[in-house]
Amino acid sequence: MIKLKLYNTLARRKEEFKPLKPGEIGLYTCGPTVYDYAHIGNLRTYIFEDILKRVLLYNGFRVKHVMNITDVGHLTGDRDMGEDKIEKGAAREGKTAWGIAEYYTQAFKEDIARLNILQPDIWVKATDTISDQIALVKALEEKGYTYHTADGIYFDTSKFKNYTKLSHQNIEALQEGARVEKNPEKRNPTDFALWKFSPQGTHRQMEWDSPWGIGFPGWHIECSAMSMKFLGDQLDIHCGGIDHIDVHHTNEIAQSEAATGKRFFNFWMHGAFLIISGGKKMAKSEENFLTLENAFIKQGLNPLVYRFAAFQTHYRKPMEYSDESVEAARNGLLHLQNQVRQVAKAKAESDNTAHAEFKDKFLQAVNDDLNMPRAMAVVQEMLKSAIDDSQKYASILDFNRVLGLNLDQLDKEQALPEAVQKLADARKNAREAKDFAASDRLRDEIEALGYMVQDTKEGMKVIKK
RNA sequence: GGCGGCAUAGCCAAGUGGUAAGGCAGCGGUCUGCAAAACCGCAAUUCGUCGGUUCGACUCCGACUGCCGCCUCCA
Repeated sequence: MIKLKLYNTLARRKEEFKPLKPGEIGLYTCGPTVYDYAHIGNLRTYIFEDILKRVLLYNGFRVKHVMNITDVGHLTGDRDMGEDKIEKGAAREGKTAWGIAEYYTQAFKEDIARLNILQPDIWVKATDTISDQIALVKALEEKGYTYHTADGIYFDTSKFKNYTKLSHQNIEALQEGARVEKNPEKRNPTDFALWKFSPQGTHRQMEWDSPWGIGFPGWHIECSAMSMKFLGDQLDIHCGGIDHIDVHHTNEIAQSEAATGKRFFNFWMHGAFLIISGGKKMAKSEENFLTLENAFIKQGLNPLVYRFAAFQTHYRKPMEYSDESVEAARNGLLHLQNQVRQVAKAKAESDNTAHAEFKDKFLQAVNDDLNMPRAMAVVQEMLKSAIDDSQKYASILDFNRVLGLNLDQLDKEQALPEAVQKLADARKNAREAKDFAASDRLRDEIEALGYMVQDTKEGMKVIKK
């Protein structure tokens, strides 16, 4: 039995993963704030989480996966500073806040489907759990962890011991207001809002009544409320982007453990950023904002090229993104698909199971903190080994449960469009008549339509690029 | 200022004490009417710099340099 080891940010090292309840796992992944399209940097994190989930399943665990949709905006600063991104998005696009959230929620779901990311078992919208969030704040208030300011209810982080157990930061040295105006009413620089009052004189599209007045929830409270509501005490793994360690997840832990007196999640896992060549992270506020739609779909590129590209870098390392890396992934995926087509011919001969030795190596790679670069090396080693094609095919189908590259669907070649089929037939005739000038011209025409001609021993094949 | 991360061939990138995986690009070959696809083979005496520990270091320790992230919202 090969142990599953995952890097736990709490311990800052790889630890053997063991579920709280035998056989079943509670997995919570921080979802998007739906005020704009997800960019491919965001999507890298969801690919990492998908691999995590698939590896858990591959190891035979049952997984209960919850993902939140943050559909309520939060001010970007304390007090009344900053802007609410959802309300801002609404103003920008002439829609309601609710309309913006709905639109970008659908866009997000479409993106992850294109990347072959498994859907969570439960989607939760922040706005559907406001009462749970209020109840949680009340519990904290009763235990004396909160205080009022002019703009909201705050969590007093000095009352929670081990506040920095996830971030490992030195609180005294933090510089509040290094980049933003200070809130003089806060008792400690790290204190954060649990509930915010709607600013005086302004009307928000999204606001709710509460025991403290009309307003809206603080940013961190939703994830605590939702994860506990749907996972109960089965809080195994919580993941998100690396940027969430210091603030968002640290605050989630503080408020959750303060409220319940129990340990919140056992494992915290964080994915590193995508950086564009030149070294900058991709951000919605920067010009380098690329979406799956404009970087792949509109370029006629299979979105799985991006999924494949993500496998080249370990999830805890920054991933370089450039035209070259996309080209390399495009060629790499095409090559892999062709390799699989070669061995898929042997499929009918038997229905083998995965080759034990290579399955072992593959499992060892993915179970070592999701080492996909190594897993992909095993895939190549296996395909180039001396084992039977039928066993290679059986193995690749097995590995594809983790890879999610649709390698099981390659033999179901889709029917060609009529125009392409006609050209293909004409080329076949031309070749039989040894009219190679015509045959070459027809090949170019087929290629121009986005198809690839392969002359194999079994005859001519036409495949969509 | 504090905390954290990263530096491996042309590019991307594993490895983290025992003598450098894999991918892309490139080169040579097989196949092919020619290509493409596929397959076979070749490619870093070397892992940012300088020291140290060790029989042995890309891997451990120290210093330095460069790049990046977080401390506002952020994957």
